[in-house]
Amino acid sequence: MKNSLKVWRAKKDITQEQLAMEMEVTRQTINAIERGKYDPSIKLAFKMARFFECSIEDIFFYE
Amino acid sequence: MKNSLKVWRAKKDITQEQLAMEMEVTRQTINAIERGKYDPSIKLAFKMARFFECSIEDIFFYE
DNA sequence: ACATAATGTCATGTTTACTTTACATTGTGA
DNA sequence: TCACAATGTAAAGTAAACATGACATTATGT
Repeated sequence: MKNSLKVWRAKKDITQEQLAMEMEVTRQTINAIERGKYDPSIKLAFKMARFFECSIEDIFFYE
Repeated sequence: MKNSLKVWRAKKDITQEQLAMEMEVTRQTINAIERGKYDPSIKLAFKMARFFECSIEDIFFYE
């Protein structure tokens, strides 16, 4: 599973830490997901999509 | 998090067990998700959306 | 060059998605 | 009614998402 989190974050010009606060997770979680270390939970994915005003499929790519 | 899995399953007229086999998870996992016992992983959500030819947001509802 | 912000990374622990096994209940067709 | 398919449920274990704390590396501005 890949993602374009870094791009969406760049669009809003916010840091990993700022996004982490908005999502109510830690900076390490954002960093790990962004670097593909593991996938987000569906709840976090929904939260991100809502924050970036897009769909989950716009951020995360399955296969 | 709510979902309309039961409806999508009804549309395709398949059992929990058949869906489980398609998704490569157990029947209990499908049952638990359908009954709201816990949320699917984002991978499983993607797999379901692909199977039902819709978006994740068409099946799962956040808040 | 230096300070500091941002990001990368690692170890340890908790929570939750998911498995396995097993049994109970409900629906359905003959 | 009776067999059996489908669904509900529960205990115990595994795997992966996420937390916490700590430290290292890489930007970036002055």
